[in-house]
Amino acid sequence: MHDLRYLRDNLDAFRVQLGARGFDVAWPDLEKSIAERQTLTTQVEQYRHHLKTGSEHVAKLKRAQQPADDAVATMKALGDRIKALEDELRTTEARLSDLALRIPNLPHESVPVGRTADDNIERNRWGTAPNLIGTARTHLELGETLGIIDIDHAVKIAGARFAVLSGAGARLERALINFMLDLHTHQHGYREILPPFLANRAALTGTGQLPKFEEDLFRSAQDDLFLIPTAEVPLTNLHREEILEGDKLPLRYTAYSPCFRREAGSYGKDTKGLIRLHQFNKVELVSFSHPERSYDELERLTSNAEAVLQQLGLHYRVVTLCVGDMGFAAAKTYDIEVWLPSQNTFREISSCSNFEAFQARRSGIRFRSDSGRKDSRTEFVHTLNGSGLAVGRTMVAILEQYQQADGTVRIPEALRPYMGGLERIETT
RNA sequence: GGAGAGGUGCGAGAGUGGCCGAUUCGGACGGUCUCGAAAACCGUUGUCCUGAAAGGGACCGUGGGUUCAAAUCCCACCCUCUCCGCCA
Repeated sequence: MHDLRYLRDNLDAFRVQLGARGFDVAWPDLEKSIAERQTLTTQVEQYRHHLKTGSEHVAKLKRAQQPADDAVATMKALGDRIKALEDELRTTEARLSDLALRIPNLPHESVPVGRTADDNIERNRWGTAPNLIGTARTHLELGETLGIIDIDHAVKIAGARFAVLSGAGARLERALINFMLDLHTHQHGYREILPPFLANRAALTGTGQLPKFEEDLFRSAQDDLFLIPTAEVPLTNLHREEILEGDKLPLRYTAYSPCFRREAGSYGKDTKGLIRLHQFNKVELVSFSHPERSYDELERLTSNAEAVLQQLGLHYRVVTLCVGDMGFAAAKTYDIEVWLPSQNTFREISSCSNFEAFQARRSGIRFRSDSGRKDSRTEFVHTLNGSGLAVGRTMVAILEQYQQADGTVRIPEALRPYMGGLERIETT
C-alpha cells in the first residue's frame, strides 16, 4: 500500500517508477476514485460542520422554550443529504482501497532491471560443490531407498504434493528446525515465537497476500480463516495497529511454522520430491527496523540466513532479484540458492526482503522517535523478513550434497548433536 | 455449544441523548524545591484525515440504524471475562 496523498500528487512519476510492475493496475479508475473521494470528503465535512452548529442552535432554542420546528426541518433535510453523500463516499472508499491494495511496491533504486530470473544478479558464492559428476542421485531416490521419504502414503492421506517423512527423515527435519531456531535465538538475537498457523483477513491483507493472491491460500470457509503461507504473516502482524518505541528498534523475531500453499498455477513444476509441496516447514526471520537502517538490516538478516548454510557446510550462492522476479510487496530481495547436484543447478532456499513501509502502512505499524516528547511524530517502520531457512529444501540439499557412493548420507557435524550423535543415514 | 457480564485514551476507571475527544486517579515526560534523591507542588501527555496557516472533520470493539443531535437509544457481528457442557 502506498501513501495515497503522495500517489495523488505524483501519479505520473509514480507510474514511471513502477514500470512493468504496474502493468495490471487500473490507473484511470484509481485517479478517478482519488478525485471523487476528495470531493465527497470535503462536501461531507462541510455539511457536517453545518449540522453540528445547527444542532447546537436547536438545543439553544429548546432550552429557551422557543419554537424550533423550522430549524429542525432544515436540519433534517441536511441530515438526509449527508447520509446520501456518505453512502457515496463509502462506496468510493471501498473501491479506492481495493484498487490501492493491488498496487505492488516500488522497487529500490539498487534493484537490477530485468524481467525474469535470468536477469537476477549473482552477488556472492560460498563453499564448493561436492564431486559427484555423473553419479549424483536425486534426493527422492536417496530418500525412498533409505526409507525416510514416503510419497505414496502421503498421496493416500492427502493427495499430490504432500510428503510423509519417516524414521531418520522425520528426525532430520526436527533436528534442522531446532538447529536453526537455536542459531537465530542464541547467536543472532532473535526472539523465538510460536504463532498461530491460521490467520484472518486483516492479517493477510497487512502483509500483502490479500486481496490479490487469495487463490494461492488454503481457506477455512466457515471461519474465514486462512492457513498461513509463511510465518511472515503472524510475525509481522504481531505489531499490527501499534505504535512502537523508537529506541526499542529493531525488533527481531524468529518462528518455526508449517507453511501452506495451494501452488495454483504451478502445475507440472517440480512435481517430484520435496521441492514444491502444499505443506512445508520453515523457520522465518522478521525484523521491524528504523527506516534509515533498514538496508543495513537486510544485509544482516540475509547473512543470518546464510550462516545456517555455512554451519551445515552446504554450497550456495546469493542473488539479487531483478524487478521482474520480485514479489508483490518487496522493495528489494536477495534469494539464497543452494546447490543441488542432481539438477546441476542452484535452487532457492531462502528469500530475504526489505518491504520498506509497504506492509507497515497496510498494517498500521508505526514508531515514535522521541517517546514522551510533545512534538514527537509517528512514522511507519520498515519491515523485513527472510527464510532462515526452508527446512524441507535444506533436507533436500543435505541428502544430495552429503550423499556417498554407497547410497548412504553423512550428517553434517553441526547437526549431529540434534540427531542423537547419528553420523550417517543408512537403510534400516 | 448454553446462561450471564462487559468492551471508553498508556493503565485503572467515570460518563445513559446536546455544554463530552471525553471527569478523576495512576503512569510517563518537563519544571519548582534539593549537594543529589524521595516526598510535595505546578505543568504537559491519544490517533488519523484535510489545510501554507488559521481552521475544519473523523475516531469511545466493528458495521448498520433511530434522532435536528449518539460514547450514551436500537439491531447485527467480533472479542474478553464468569458459570455450565465438551475436550488435548
